[in-house]
Amino acid sequence: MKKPAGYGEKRSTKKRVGCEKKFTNKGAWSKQEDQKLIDYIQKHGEGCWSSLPQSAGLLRCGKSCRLRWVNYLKPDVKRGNFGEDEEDLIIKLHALLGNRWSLIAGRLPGRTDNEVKNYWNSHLKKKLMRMGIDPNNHRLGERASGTSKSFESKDQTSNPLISAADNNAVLDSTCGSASKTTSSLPDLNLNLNVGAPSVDGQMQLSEANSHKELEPAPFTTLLLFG
DNA sequence: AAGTTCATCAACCGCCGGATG
DNA sequence: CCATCCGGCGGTTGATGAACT
Repeated sequence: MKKPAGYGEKRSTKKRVGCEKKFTNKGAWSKQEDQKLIDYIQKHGEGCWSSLPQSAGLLRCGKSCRLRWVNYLKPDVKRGNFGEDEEDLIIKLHALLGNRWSLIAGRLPGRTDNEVKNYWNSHLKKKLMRMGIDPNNHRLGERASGTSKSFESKDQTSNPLISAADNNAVLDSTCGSASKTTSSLPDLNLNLNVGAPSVDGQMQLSEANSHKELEPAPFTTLLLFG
């Protein structure tokens, strides 16, 4: 269901901590605020988010400005429904990367991590569940636990590949990322030619594996969607 | 028509890691 | 080293409209 323009404008403030108090404006962005942010970034470029609000005359914290720009105002942000190819790609990448939304979004030109994450939570998780696949570990025939709100893969041990591979390596926070990765990651042979519309059109193993605490790839979805 | 539940998604928060002094 | 700042990330919240009763 599509929200009308100006959706959420009356969004009120909830508990607010985090941003400094001098940045009093929170909640939905007004058109004027958007315009200020766009104007400023067009003039000065992205960056220096912490000082941007003051310079741009916005009563927002830098984080909020960055988020608004990246997720909504940036000219190359693609809005609208996800195509089937995009869906497949997200599912495949999620199987490989877990909830690494920024990495996944990086393979989907014009899509933001927030958008991908929302789409996953509202559509793709359910789609996989309907297909009998546990969206947490992409395994067939495993009942996904909990409701749509609560089965994010916080519990890494629920991942069969992690738990099977080396629980100690995962649980021992003193382990370096490299050893952690190699100990919990099977040799996936990830010359992942998944048709990502990225520059080189391929998912590079080095990139995926270089990410710390990479959650390994379950295979069911790869098989189903491959 | 009115009330309730569900689905969506913008925006928030806390945390983390890298850079810098 | 240690402290601080900043940018970025992932998880979560809650306002809203749609669908349902």
